[in-house]
Amino acid sequence: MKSHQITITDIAKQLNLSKSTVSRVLTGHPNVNAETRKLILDYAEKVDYQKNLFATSLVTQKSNLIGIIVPEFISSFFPKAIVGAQDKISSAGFNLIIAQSNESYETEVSNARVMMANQVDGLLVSVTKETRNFDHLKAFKRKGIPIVLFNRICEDMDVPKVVVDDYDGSFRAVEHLIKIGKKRIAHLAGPDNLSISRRRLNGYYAALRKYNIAIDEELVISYDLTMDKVKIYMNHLLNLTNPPDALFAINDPTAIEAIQAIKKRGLRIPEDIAVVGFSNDQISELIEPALTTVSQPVTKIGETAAEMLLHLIKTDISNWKSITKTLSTELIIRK
Amino acid sequence: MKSHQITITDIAKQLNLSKSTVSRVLTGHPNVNAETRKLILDYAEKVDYQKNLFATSLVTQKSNLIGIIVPEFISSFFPKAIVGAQDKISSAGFNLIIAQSNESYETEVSNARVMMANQVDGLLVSVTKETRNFDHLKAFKRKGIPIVLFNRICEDMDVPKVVVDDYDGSFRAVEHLIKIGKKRIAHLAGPDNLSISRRRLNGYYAALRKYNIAIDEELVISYDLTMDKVKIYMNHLLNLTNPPDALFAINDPTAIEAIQAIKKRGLRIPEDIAVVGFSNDQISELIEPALTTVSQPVTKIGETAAEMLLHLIKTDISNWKSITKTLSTELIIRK
DNA sequence: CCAAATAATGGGAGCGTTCCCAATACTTAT
DNA sequence: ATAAGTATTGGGAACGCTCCCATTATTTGG
Repeated sequence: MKSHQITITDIAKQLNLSKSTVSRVLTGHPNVNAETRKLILDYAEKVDYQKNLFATSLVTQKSNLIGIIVPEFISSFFPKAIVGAQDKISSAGFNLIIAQSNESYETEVSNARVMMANQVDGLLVSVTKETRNFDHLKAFKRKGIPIVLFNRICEDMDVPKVVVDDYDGSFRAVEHLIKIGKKRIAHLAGPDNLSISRRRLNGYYAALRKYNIAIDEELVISYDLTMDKVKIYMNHLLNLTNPPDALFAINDPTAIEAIQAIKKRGLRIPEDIAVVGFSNDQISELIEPALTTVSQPVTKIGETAAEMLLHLIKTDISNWKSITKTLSTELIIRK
Repeated sequence: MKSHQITITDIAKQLNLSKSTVSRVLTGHPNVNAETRKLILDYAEKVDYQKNLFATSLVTQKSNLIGIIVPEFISSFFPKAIVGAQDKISSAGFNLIIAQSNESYETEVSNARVMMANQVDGLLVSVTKETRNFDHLKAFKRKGIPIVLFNRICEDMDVPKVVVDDYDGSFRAVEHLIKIGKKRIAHLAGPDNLSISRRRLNGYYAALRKYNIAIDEELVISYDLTMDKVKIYMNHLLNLTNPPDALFAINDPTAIEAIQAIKKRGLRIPEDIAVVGFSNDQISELIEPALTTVSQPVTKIGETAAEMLLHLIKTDISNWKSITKTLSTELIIRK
């Protein structure tokens, strides 16, 4: 009753050949007679032979697996990026294993351990908002396993990265607010351990400077991206003696929360206070009023990261250059 | 320069023990002296020993991997379900590998092949809207690999399944519309190869029957869930000589598309035409007007499916009962 | 027609584990 | 003190595959 999987040895025995020969044709080795090849291929097909990947990996020391670790699945960003990556990865003949760290540093470390244990041939990662220590990622580089960071990156890790031009996107978003006549532009920023928050913040400053608007630190609040805090900060901003007439939010979810808070106070958007987000989540065009935002080529980010990784896997790793690929953003003007 | 991974043999040699003993402690076998155990454990820790899972899998014939195949990542449903499943699965000491079929039958089949090749110990799947043939899934059952279907299921496959009570949710949604005084309730249904569409459709019929409202087949349209078609159907419905005064949509994205179409024609919601969705996507409370919908315990679905699967993996598989677990829904009344 | 090259196949070690069985050391009851 | 455990450790086959090396069969040039 034992449903013993068909092995290479079974085939060899059956066809009166050696397992070397069978292995050769099954791995596409050239030195084998055309007839023999066909014979083996046909038979393998007939008995629905499935190669045992563990055995293969054990000897080749390659898993044919690529790992990806993302902080969350809830917003549309990472799922979309994954779709992009998945696409490139599958067509290169690799399999993708996905893990989500749930914005927890602990979980991220444990995910990394799993990836290591599964001996992924390469790793794609976007870190959590808590991550300040990168040893668990550096370990991959140390072991010669290619790794590329995307979106949420660690700037001083010497590995390839792909990001969008946060600085520029942010600059243009704020510039837009200025051009429609806003003078006191607040910024709900992300935690400053995330490079992404820093870059967006800098874009914000730069735009203000360019148009000679005094920077008022009172209007800049960085927070930990826990959505339920937005309301508090927003109320704080609106209670200022000199409240803002515009808000640039680090991302769309933040902007949307802010909009709810603003509406609740009976203020009009954009007349009383204009709001601009960042990321062009699907939701941003559906809410009322439709949100002006900076759109990022999300799928493309995933694709690019995957391409870079695949390239690294194929190439000699010894001379990694820590290239950073920056994709550009687009300002989508709505209300 | 060779960064040879530390093996069990290395440890054995180093400590002057046999690899059997080392293996024993590393797999938590009892029969080993406490001192020796500590010695080995400490040393393993010190040299950062990582067990080679391929070798283990090769001999034990278990991968410690659980696979999950979902049709898409874009809506929030599957990501949330995955989070639930992931949770249970990791804490049971398994790893999860995720694949998305992109609503393509072909891809689903190929995903299944990958899962098979990776010898997952169990499989969770929600099929695409195209899937009508289930041989690729039945193959798992045949090989004795536990499989549980969730959400998008195949009713006549003899495996455990977890679904929500679509019939009841749908019944209550339509009942709500009737109670607020609507008489001509349209239904944008899903393709009828999906059991989920059929169940929701039946709930719709049942509610109408209970309140003695004549069923008008003209008001029921099933479509393939391609969002851009919603507008067309919606316009068609509104152009009827006797147009509907309410719409029950198969899911929230459909409802939201419909709302856009309705708004574009200058009709008021819910006065002219009321709309109810299904799934309580985050977006449904943010749009204007907030959408009344049927909420499903999404994370719970993932958790339940995972629990059932884990149970199957532990248990003797020979006497599978094809239990179907039905979780209940809740009507969320908004506008 | 034979040596030498080429083509096709076979043999077998090794990848890192697990786990059964045997060997050894140490107790305990008679 | 001796037989008969019990606790602990070691030996080694097996998992299914890849790949180097050796062997055999076939062809080619001189």
